[in-house]
Amino acid sequence: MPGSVVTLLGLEKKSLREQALASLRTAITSGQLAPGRHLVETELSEMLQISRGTLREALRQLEQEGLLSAGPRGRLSVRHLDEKEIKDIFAVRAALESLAARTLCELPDRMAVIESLHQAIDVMEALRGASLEERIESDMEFHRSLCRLTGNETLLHTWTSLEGSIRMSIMFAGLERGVSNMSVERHRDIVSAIDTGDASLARKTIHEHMDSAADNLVGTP
Amino acid sequence: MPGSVVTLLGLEKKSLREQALASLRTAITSGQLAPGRHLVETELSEMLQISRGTLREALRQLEQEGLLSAGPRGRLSVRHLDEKEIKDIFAVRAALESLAARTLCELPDRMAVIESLHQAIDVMEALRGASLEERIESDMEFHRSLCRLTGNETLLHTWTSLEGSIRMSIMFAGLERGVSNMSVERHRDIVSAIDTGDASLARKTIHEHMDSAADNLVGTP
DNA sequence: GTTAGAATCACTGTCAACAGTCGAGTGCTG
DNA sequence: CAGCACTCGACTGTTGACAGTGATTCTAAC
Repeated sequence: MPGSVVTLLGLEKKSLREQALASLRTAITSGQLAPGRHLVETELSEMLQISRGTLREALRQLEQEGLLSAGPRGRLSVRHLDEKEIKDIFAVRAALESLAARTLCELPDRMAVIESLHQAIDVMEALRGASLEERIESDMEFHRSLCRLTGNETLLHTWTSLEGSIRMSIMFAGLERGVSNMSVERHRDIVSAIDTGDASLARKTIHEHMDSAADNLVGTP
Repeated sequence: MPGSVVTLLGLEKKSLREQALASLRTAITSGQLAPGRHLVETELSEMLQISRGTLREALRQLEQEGLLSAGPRGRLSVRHLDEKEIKDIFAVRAALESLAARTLCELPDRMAVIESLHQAIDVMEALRGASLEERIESDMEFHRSLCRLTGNETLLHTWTSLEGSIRMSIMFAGLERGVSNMSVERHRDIVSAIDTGDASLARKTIHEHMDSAADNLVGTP
């Protein structure tokens, strides 16, 4: 078939551990596994159709990501976030993304970066009428890009290990509140600040965005 | 025996996994397991006298801490840090500790906090003539305290998950260079800045400390 | 000498089973 | 009926073994 576009991008051959990890993470951040719920290894391994050993490796990682908390005798349960913890998470997140913004400001040639960020916002804009999940997804993608584009792997990795907690915060507060943080204009502001190269302005913009996002999540309406 | 002080602090009943984790972490950050070295599960499990399953759980955690890097087919090796990565790590570290300093500045009553921090520096001072390892240990303890005293668990946890990488950076650059970052005066400056409550001054002091520390580690003498 | 193919090796991925331990019942005793 | 020892059940901690798969070595044909 001449002219046909062949896109055989290597079969999804993730290990069972990784699949279980992704599956559990989604189940937790989507609320299917409610906060406080006890997780029984034998139960989960049967649900996922994998052995306990394989499952335990995935659970350890989720524990370190802060999605699970360990009780006495190694019993795990889905972590419950109170308002202070949500604020704390967003404070750390703000610090990380501020660093990202500052780093991007110092790049001599920011053209391509600015372009990428605007594209990410375009996606958000295009999804205005889409489901809450998709809109939140596009928001996370923007902020992840912020970190990724710095080229600082440690920064990206640190942010990613916080991602689960961020999603839990949004879930905990309710998805409606989560999307209310996704004003396209505010995100454009961030990119503009980076575009000017004014690091302290960028920092300020990010902090305002994060503070209001956190307030929005925990505030009483 | 009247008057005798009984200090039975619960027996050290850590799981084998935790023991292996600590043991491996020490071996890596001390350089006994050199960067780039391939880790063979069967080999390690025999050395540590534990089963592979238990070992694997510990390895996953070290991988997530950034001490190990995964090659093709799940083969793990001790991560090798180049100069850029060290700078990146210290940039993230600076962002986290800046947040810590700022948070402490905003506390209405900082007395006890200031006191704790000065005590940590006193320990550093007392260890002036001690071994390099002990001095570095006391330095890390000061910076960890900075994060712990904020009461922000997420901040502390994030910092801690970076701790291994920081230690590797110091080891990579050589312990002598590491201790040259440990001027007592500079640490007192940080505490003083927090004492005044001037958040931006504290932030600036931390950043200067971290930048010079990173430069010191990677710079050519 | 070179190289395709076969046999072997060195690992990791995955699993099922055993052992230990804490808590919930359960029955016995006063 | 209260209290105490005992048993049972439910989990987690830990282990050894099997299976699969690239890499490596060996062999043989050209």
